[in-house]
Formats: sequence, C-alpha cells, structure tokens
Amino acid sequence: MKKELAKTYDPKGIEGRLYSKWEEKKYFHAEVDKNKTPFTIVIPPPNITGKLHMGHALDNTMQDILIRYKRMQGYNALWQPGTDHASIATEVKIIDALKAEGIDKRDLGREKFLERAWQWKKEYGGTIISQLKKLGSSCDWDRERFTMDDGCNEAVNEVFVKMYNKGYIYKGSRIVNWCPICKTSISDAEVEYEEQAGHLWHIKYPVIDVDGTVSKTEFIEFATTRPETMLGDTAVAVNPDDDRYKSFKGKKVLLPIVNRELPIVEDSYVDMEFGTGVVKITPAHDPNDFEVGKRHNLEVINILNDDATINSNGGKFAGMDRYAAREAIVKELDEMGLLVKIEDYSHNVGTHDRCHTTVEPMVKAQWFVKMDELIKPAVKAVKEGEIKLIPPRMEKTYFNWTDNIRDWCISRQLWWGHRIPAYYCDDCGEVVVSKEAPTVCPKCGKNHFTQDPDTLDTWFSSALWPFETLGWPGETEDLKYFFPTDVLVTGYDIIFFWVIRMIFSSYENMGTFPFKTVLFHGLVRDSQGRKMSKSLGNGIDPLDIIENYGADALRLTLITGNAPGNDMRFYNERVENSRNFANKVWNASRFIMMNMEDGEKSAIHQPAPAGLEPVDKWILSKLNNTIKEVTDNMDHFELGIAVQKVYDFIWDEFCDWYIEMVKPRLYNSDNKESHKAALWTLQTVLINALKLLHPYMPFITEEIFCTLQDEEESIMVSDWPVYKDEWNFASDEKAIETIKEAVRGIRNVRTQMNVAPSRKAKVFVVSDSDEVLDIFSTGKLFFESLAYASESVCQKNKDGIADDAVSVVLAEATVYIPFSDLVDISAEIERLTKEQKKLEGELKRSQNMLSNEKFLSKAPAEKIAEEKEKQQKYQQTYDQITERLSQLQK
RNA sequence: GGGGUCUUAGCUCAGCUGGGAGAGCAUCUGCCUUACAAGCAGAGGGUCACAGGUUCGAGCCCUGUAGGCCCCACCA
Repeated sequence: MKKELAKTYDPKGIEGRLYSKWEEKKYFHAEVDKNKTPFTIVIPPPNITGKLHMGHALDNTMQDILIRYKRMQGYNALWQPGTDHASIATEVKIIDALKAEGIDKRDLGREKFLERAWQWKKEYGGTIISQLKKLGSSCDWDRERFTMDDGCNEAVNEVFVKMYNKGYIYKGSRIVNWCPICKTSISDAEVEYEEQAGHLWHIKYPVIDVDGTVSKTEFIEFATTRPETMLGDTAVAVNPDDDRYKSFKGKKVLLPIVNRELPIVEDSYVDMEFGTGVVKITPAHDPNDFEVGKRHNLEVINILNDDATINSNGGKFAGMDRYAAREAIVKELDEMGLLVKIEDYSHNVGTHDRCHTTVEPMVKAQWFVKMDELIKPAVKAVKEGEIKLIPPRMEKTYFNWTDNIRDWCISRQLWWGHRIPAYYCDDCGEVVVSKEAPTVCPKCGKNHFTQDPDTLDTWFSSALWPFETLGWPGETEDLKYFFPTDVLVTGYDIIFFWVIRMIFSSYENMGTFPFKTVLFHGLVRDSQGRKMSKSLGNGIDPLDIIENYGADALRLTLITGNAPGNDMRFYNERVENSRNFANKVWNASRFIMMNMEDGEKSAIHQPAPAGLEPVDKWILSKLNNTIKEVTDNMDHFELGIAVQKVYDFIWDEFCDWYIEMVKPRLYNSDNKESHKAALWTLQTVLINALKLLHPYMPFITEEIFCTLQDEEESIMVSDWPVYKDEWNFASDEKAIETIKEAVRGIRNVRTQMNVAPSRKAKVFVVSDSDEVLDIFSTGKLFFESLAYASESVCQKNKDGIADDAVSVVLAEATVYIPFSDLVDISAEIERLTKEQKKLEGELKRSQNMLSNEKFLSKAPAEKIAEEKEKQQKYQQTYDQITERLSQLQK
C-alpha cells in the first residue's frame, strides 16, 4: 500500500496518539547506566494549584528541546518531573472552598483541614501534569515527585535539624512582614512594593519641660504616613547634628491620647532634610524604628492583632481596623489642635505578592536562616564560573542580591506545608529540634511536648529539589549518577526565590553545585507588551493555542526569535507562521512519499547511490553545514538561532530550491540511476532535517519519520545527525549557487519587464571559461524548469544572439535572453547602469580596504583572502557590465 | 538612591567571540505551475536613538546625552 499523508497537517489527530506511544514504549524513562553519560534536568516544579500558562509553556518547551537533543545524542537523558505544594497558594484555595461551604478553617481544626488539603491535591494536583503532557514534555513520569511526599519531607527535616545544630537556623523575635489576610509572616522576597497615593499627616506632640510640666506653647512637629501607629510610639528621634533641636536635648514629649511620656532620642538615621527633621519611633511596627529602638533601649509595644485590628494596647481604639483607627485618631488629634496639616503623598507600600494586601511590619517570634556564611560558596561558584548563568548579565542581578542578603524568615503560620520539627517541653519550655518527636526532655526529664505549630516557607523545600528528587538524604545510585544536574531552565523572576537558594542549599548539603548551567528565559507578554494577568484578562491560554494550531506550532512560536533572558510578545500571527511551517514540512514530506514506489521503504539506510548529481551534492553539503551550525548553536543554548537555521534550511533551500530542481528527474523514470539518486537524496535530507527539527517540533517530525520509514521506531530515539566529511562538496555547492544566481537573475528581469510566465524564451549562457560552461550545461534543465526557458545554449561567443537581447550579468558568465520585440534598449541601458553603479560602490569599499596598508598588516589572513575574492568577483561582474553597456550604446 | 536592560525595515524581534544590515508579519506586482494559496515568483522599505572615543575596520567595545522598561533599597 502506498504511504499517504493527509493534504493538510492536522495536529489534533496525531499528538495524543504519539504521546501515548512514547509513554508506552518508556522512551522518557531513564535508568542508571554506567556505559552512558547522564544528562539531567530537574523541572521547576509547578504549583499543584496551577494551570498551564504561557510561562510554563516556554519554560517546558526549552527543557524538552534540550532533553530531546541530548537524548538523541546518546546521553542518558533524565528530565525529573514533579510538583510543588505551594503552601500559601494552596491553603488559600482550600480556605475559599471551605468558606463556600460555610466552614471556617479554625473550626475544622488542623487535622481535618489537612485531610481536605490532601484530598484536594489528589483531585486537582494532576491537572498541570496532564497539561504538560499536551505540550509534548518528555519527562520521566515514573519518577514524578511532590515537595511534600515522604522523601521530600525527610529531606526537609534532615536539613532543618542539621542547620539548626550548626547554628544556621535560629528562632528569634524580630520584625517581620505580616500579611493580615493570610495571617502569616512572609519573607522579604515575597513583599512587592506598590506605588500608592496616600497622605502625609503633619502632627505635633507637646514638649514636657525638665520640671515635668507639659508645655502649652512648645511642640515638636513631624510627619507620618501611618498616624495610627502612634499608639505604639515609644520615642521621637532627631539627628544629633540638627541645631534646630539642640534645646530639646534631655526633654520629653507627651504622646497625646495615650498620655505616655516619650524620650527625644538622637539618631543619625534621621534625615535632617526630610520634613521637619523629626521622626516618631514605633519599634514594633517599622523595621527602621525597630533598629533605632534597639540602639536606644526603647520599649517595643505591639498595637496590632494578627488581622491588623488594634489590640488592647490601643486603649479605646482596641478592636478597630487599622484604617478605621487611623481616621479616628486623626480626627481626635485635629480636635486637640495637634494636627498641623494633611498633604497628598504618593509612596511605596509593601504588599503581599500572593494577595496584594498591605503588609504590616510586626515583631514576632519566627524562625530564620542565617545567611552570611551560607551564601559564601554560592557567591564563589558563580564568580569563579563553576556555575554558569545564561545570559551572563544575570550574574549582576545575582550578586546584587547576595551582596545585600538578609536572614531568611522561614516560618509560616500556615497548616499546609512542612511542619517545623521543633518541640517545646510542656513543663520547662525547653526547645528540642529533631527529626522524630522526642520522648524525654533533656532538661527536666518530663515527657510532654508540643510541636511548633508553624510550617516552613514553600521555598525551603524547593531549595532542596535538585537532590531530594534523586533520593537524598538516601545515598542512592540515582543520586550518585544523575547529580549534580546539568541545566536548570527558569525565568529570571525567581532568581532570588529559588535559584540562589538551591545553590547555597546544595553546597551546604551536597558539598557541590546543583547544576552546571542556569538558562534563563524572560516573560511571555501579550501583543502590546503587557504582562499576562488574570485581572487584565489578557492571558492567552496555551491549551487554546494547542487546540487550534497544535503543540508543535506553539513550541516553535515560543522559541523562534527568543534570546535567553529576554521577554517576548505573543500574538496569533506568529503562531500562524509556525503552523504554516508545520504544513510546509508536512507537504514536502507528502510529496516525497508520493514519489516512492508502492511498499518501498525509505532508502536512507542504504549507501549513497553512484549517480549523485551536483545538485544532490549541493543539498547534502548545505545539510552538512546546517548540521554543524545547529549543533554548535544548541551546545551554546542558542535555541532561537538554531531553530531559525533549521527553518531556513528546510523552507528556503530544501523546499524552494532542491525539490523544485529535482522534480524533472522524479517525473522522468527513463534514467533509473538519476531517479534513484534524487529519491535517495530527498529521503536522506528530509530524514536528517526532521531529526534537527525534532526537539522543537516533536509530534510532526515523529509522524512523518514513522510513516516514511514505515516503521514503529521513533525519531526521538534515533541518532542526532553529525557532520560528515564525505558530504563536504564545496565545488558542487559553489556551482549550484552560481546557477541559482542566474535563475534568480532571469526571474528578476522577466518580472521587471512584465513578461508572462507562459511566454518561454531561449536562453544563452556565454562565458570564456570551459569550467563555467560545464557547470551551466549540467544545469541546463534548471533554466527550463525554474526560469521559463524553452531551451538553453552554452557557448563561448555571442554567435546567434541578437544584439538587443536582455542580459543577466554574473561574475562568471552573462546570460542572454532575446526578447527583441519587447526590449527597449534605453531601459535596458538604464537597468544595467543602475547595477553598475551599485557595484562601483562595493568595488570602491573593497579596493579601499585592500589598498589600506594597515588593514593588510593587521587583519587576519583569511579576512584578507576573503576580501580579495570578493573584489575579484565584483571586478569581473563590473567589467562584463561595462562591456555589455558599450555594446548596447553602439 | 543603587543596579540592570532596551532604542535595528510600517509592526514584533533576531543579529553568537567587531570584518559586505536579517526574519516573520504588513505593503506592492505577477501567478490556482500535478507537495503545499496555510502556497510560488519578484519588489519596495533601515544615517542600526544621538554625540564623542578606541580600532585598519563599530549595530556589536568604551564614555556621555535623551527616552522607554525592569529589579533592588524603602526617607518617616
């Protein structure tokens, strides 16, 4: 039966079937094999709450390209998949679901809540995985992990206990960012600053004289953006160098409403230039004030509950929301005559990156990771190139963070997550940190303990991802073999959250780097360059694109023209172009198969037939160079450049030229040798091109590959093409390029002269070189099939050519097309003069260079040779045009 | 305040270690040529933001200027 493909490419009918086949055949699965070199990528684990978005699509397309490429190259390629528990994001989802049922989290209790959460994970956690499969991701699903599975849990406990014992993890009362909606502390990295229009309230506090009387005339004035925090004021501060306030030294002020006496302290933190040069100090609710408070031994008065309502320290304002209290306090100060003025003021406000609630700095007992020592090897690794960041400019962002690193707040007041392995003795309060719950208190000998209720920051477990997924803390064979991993592919937006933390965690726990290279990509934006977001409603769903255009088209769109670390815009016209390319590949393949005999298998496993013609050698040589360049680009992670070369090779060279050039040989089976050689070359080039394309467009290449070979064997486990010396046909390549140039010239002239394609014409090629004439006589056929020639004649002189024939002037030869009835000699002269002028410019540039002593003495020899060759070609063409012009002008 | 980055054809972007400016889309012209009209052939369109500098040679390296974007810090 003749192999057949449908007339247009229909991805829907193919993708699901092929993916199932790959999974059944276990092509994605990797096992330890000492005879092969491993190549490992760990997936950035998507949140179980997640739905595939364009960022995932790009991230995973890049990983899949690298993995498929290396797998074909014979590496033992492992793409380790899994998902992240995403503590806050998931907990919020569960809480919302409960709320819909009228259930409050706290009423349900921790245990029941966690049951619900696991149930939810079971039900919806797999969504993102099935979506990744639609994209074609060749992850080893047998190894799928979850950041809260038993193994990861063990890893987290191991690290926590170890780092606690080394003093790297500690518990302390410090000022942290508090989210009043999520009711948990968050790390600095999770705070997003937003510019908000607010006010600057100018307030004055009465001064208390040394004798203790409250002055009626003397006030100290300052400005604040958060007047309600006055309830927690424990001082006002001025700069020690500020002469304006010298007389206030040693005095106090009376905090209105609260009636607390506050010292006036001197601290260089105060900027004399800003406002009145006075700052109210609220150590419990401002990070800077907290530091000032420490320096001056000030009392820390927390005035807020966890939901940001005022607590009992706020006296009559207790129970009010922070903003309601703000209004009430301002009103009361105004009534007391202590409100000086209100100014509009726009400033940056810290918000929680998950819920965008304004965070409230609060002093809380939390767990921290001490960073100063831990970060050192992570800095060194990048500085010394042990870990390479692509693009290299990301190093600056990296160091910007490491150089200003602060301790990492890792405890969260959430239930969904890794519970902190710290236990408090109910009797004496002793803290015991251990993997297992302790039975006897080492201090008092009693045996009742309560575990710390808090859980760990999600990123604490994902920081261990590259090694915990391979079996750590077990000393597994997988770990020894696949770790350290090779490449991490991720967006630059999580360099602080994740990349840095993985690096220092790996040095600390594994004693080595987690990956050799980090390949960063940018954000996928909408057609107007805006970030895709739910609130804007401008998100494009990758699954819709797959549905309408196919996964291959989506992948190609995401990777073409995309440079590492750069953002990109996504719009349908680009996808359409990708889809069109898929169709092009499809139809070229269909054409080749139509020309194969019934039941004939692809001949590529057979040696090259004897009858290879110059054009066959030309395309093989082109293919050979493409293989070399594409491989080199991919080795340097230049995926966008690599795929562009494959695209150009397939569309421009193979389809538009080679296929057109061999058609006559295919249609004419008289010359069996020639026919055979053409078909062999078509198949060979196609198969190799498909292989080059496979990492980018896995589905279509697989379908064609299998149909063409009439085999089940997959392209994804075939060998990556390598450069072959026997396909290096430099002279044939050059010859065909000359013919192409002539064909293009003829087409060009004909279009310019408005000659209908139906009107064929005789073509004369004139050259005084036998060699050149030889080239053109072997290419005679091409003038007929590609350049509308009725016949072509190669000769040394101009015998039989009308004087007014149209001419196409090349360096090696001149092509004449006699259209005596059409030719307007003056127009012809004009056309040639224009060309001549263009050449003059080139010639001049070339001659200037070659007559420049400094160029000749300093430029590399090959550049000089190259330039000389160019100059010679220009000169030849120029001379021929000059000659032709003089004939015409006679 | 510190750092990064961008400014290349009408639009969106490539341009890898400095050596004759590219792609896709859009525009114009001609073609339903038996793989593909989701196609074929041809054309037009760029002082590579601006000003200096290094170099035999700069879109690419250095300095400055203008404008855009991003990250970090967070002066109440």
